[in-house]
Amino acid sequence: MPELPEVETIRLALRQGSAEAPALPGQRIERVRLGWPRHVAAPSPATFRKRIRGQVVQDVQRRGKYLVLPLTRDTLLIHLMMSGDLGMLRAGQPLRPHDHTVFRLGSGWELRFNDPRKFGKVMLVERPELILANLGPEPLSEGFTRPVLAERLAGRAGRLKPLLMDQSFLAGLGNIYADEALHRARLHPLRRSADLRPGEAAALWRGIRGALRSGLRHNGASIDWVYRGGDFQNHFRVYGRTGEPCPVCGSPIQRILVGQRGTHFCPVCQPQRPA
DNA sequence: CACGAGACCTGTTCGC
DNA sequence: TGCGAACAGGTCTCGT
Repeated sequence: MPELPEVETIRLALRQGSAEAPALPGQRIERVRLGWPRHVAAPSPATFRKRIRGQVVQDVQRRGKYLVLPLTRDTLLIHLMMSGDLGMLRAGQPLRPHDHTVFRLGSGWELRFNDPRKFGKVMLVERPELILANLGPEPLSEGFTRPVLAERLAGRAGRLKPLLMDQSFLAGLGNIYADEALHRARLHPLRRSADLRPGEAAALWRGIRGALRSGLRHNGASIDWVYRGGDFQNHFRVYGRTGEPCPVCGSPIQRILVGQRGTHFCPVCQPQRPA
């Protein structure tokens, strides 16, 4: 799925609109087509369709990797998971492959949830905070300071990479940005979280924020049909660059499996044992 | 609490 | 060239 920078890029596009498409806030949802009813996590698909009808989109917000759309009465939560994408299209346009969930808007436009792997979720809830309460801090927020990260790290027994991808530890990082953040911090993905020295925790904080900021600056990455966004893929330091030279020291980037996820790092810049 | 495996899905790429 | 295996942005659940 899109990670924080890609979701944020989609959020901004929907909220602001463009020369080709209107902004989403202010649009009234007339009806919903559920081509893949299992997209609906809650309530039941029938109740979802009935209940969302007539509600007006108030805003397009984000929390972690969730898109949060306050409506007239309820809140629509959308998670794009591995392969989801959202786009505004004219209602007359033929459905494209994988256009599973389609929100028909009063203006003659449609918000389409395209999702080849069908892992995505939509949810209509009264109390979004109940769902979002499980998320860790927003890594780019003011409240996420170096001491906050250091304290959270100290309380954990596990390895760095799985922890960075744990959304209850920190909200928004996925496989790409976790690898990029660790390389920036010069930390091996299997280092024990609680073992970091203060300087290393500070480096990780800078690495996380730097990787996300860089992604945002490039409007996210575009890979295959799954990521649609900017050109951050041309600025990856380690992700997907197995065997290619480390941008810092030139050593070949190595790929290992961590928690069944491909993990890319520089064996020289990111040693197992601290220097 | 930490971690691995399996499930959920489809499409592309890789190796023989 | 063809075909099965491996692999892909995420998260949840179960078992150890």
